[in-house]
Amino acid sequence: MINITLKQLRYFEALARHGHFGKAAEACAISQPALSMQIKEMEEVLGATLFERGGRQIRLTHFGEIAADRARDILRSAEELGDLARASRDRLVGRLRIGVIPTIAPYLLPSVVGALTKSYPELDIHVRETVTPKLIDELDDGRLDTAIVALPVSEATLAETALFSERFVLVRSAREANAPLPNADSLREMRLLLLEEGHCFRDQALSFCNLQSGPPREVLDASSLSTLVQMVSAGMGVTLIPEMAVPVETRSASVAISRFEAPEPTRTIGMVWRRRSPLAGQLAEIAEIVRRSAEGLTALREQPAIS
Amino acid sequence: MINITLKQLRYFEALARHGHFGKAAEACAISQPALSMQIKEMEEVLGATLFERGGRQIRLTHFGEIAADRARDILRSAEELGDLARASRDRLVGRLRIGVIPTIAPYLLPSVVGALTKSYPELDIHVRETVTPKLIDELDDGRLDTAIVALPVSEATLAETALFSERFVLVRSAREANAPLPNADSLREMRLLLLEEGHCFRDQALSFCNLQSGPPREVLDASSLSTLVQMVSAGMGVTLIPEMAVPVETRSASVAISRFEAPEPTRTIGMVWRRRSPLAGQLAEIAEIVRRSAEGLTALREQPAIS
DNA sequence: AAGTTCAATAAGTTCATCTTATGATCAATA
DNA sequence: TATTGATCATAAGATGAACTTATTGAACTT
Repeated sequence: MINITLKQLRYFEALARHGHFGKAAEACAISQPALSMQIKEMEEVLGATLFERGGRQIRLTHFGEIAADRARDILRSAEELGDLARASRDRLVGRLRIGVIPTIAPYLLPSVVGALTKSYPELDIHVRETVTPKLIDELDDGRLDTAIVALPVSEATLAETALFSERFVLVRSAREANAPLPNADSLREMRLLLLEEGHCFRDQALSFCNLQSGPPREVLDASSLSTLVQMVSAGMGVTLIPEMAVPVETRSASVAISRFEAPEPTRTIGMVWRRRSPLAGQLAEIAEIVRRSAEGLTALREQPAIS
Repeated sequence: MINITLKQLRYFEALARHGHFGKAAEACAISQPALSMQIKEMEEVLGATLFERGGRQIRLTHFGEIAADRARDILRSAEELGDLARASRDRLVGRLRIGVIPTIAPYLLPSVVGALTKSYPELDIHVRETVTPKLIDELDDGRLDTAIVALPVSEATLAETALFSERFVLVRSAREANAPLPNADSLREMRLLLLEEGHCFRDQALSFCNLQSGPPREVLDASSLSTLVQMVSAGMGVTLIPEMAVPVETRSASVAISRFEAPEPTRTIGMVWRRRSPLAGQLAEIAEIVRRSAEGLTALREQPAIS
């Protein structure tokens, strides 16, 4: 291992440029002997002469010229490391890997990504959409910087902040639009369509039903809210969806949306990240941006409740 | 100016690789606190976090990954600087800029360049052919590494070593081949063709004539020995050429070559270089190679002297 | 031959870096 | 829940590298 120092390279570069020990030393803000010694040291370590010392002037040897080029390369590269650091601390920059659960992603992301790129133009946003357990794993491994999931997560290593809470609404086929609103009990008697295993929304919907009484009579699993709504539209049953999904999912389906009577089922969506993440401070900022983006979306859902 | 050190980069790289302070410290042959401190110092200087310190494991931040890449770049580049140095000191390598006077170059260079590339395959030989004063200037400026000229040069800054000495021979037109050999005196009466001003060979030839008596009656200048011989062949006069030029220059000309009687005119050809040149040692080796190449050429000229 | 310029050397001081020892934090386990 | 083990941070003292000023030495100039 060669044991030259960046300091030596700096001195060397200065000497190569000035061709004069005194001037180079002055440029480096050190004394002439200090520079002489470091150059000598460098020549000894390299085992090669860098300068040809003539009485009046010094000149780079051929190897010295090669070395000077290389030294400039190295010094520039080191400077750039400093630049990179500065860029990454002044404002959020580089990559932000954000995980979102599937029952939020399609409705929240468009406005969130827009708001983020507006606030942090140099941010390279990577999105991962999958179920909560995987998101938490990836967060723990450092494969994600943050995740938007339903709270609570209750991992000691993770910080969490609430973003908003959203209601669940009932989706029935259009011809049942005027039928009486079922309560949790009567939902059990209907054909309830739910997301497949793994989705937290499935558990949340089920827990609402089970809150009052046993499990529903029959359950059919789908892999997305979109599919669920299409199934409902085809008369295969009823389902629950988060209110935020309503505008998108009911646009092309003939279904009726109904809010439940109090106590309405809701869930809290929040953002989580590793407590120790150096991005922690900036993630709190980002949470605020997400919160404001979501406000726009939740304002949208003020449709009259079917009571 | 960013004040990180290569040492810090080495420690950082080790830590990035091992993901463990203790192991990285061991790999660097230092104590764990020493490594901790240097990493901390580096983070402070850069103003950015490099590692996310979890209780059980540490992980590079995003910036840390970028920095690690950059650090590896820099370290590799520094290692290569050492390699370059090693390569350049083990054997002569790279560029050798060699100057040769015009009355030697065409006859000596073919065998010398061949011998040099055989001995130093990685040597990149640059040849400069011009008159002695220019060669000496360029040598002094560092634009040449060495020069082959007629001795003595007598520059205090330059080292010189004799390579060989060569006779001057008389060139007459073929039909004068059997005429009596002129002595220096009678040369003055003939039309003597010489090289133009500036060539040392001109001065050497003149000094031979003047040695015994005044300047020659008439002088015509040519710019190369080849031209001189062609002029002689055309019956325009006589000339002197160095013996080494005979095989090449008389091949296609109908001229007669005659050696002078003792004391024969000769000159000593030698090699010169800056005393302080770091190549000094290797230039002495090169001189030896040139010497041996020239031996082949001087053996060639053992033609019977016309007495 | 004397003076000037410039780099190398010498001697002493300062400051950075290392070491050992200890403390703090977190995770795993009884 | 307290304990233990692992891991990194901190503290304090020791070492050594790098710097300073002063001086010498060599080469070029006048």
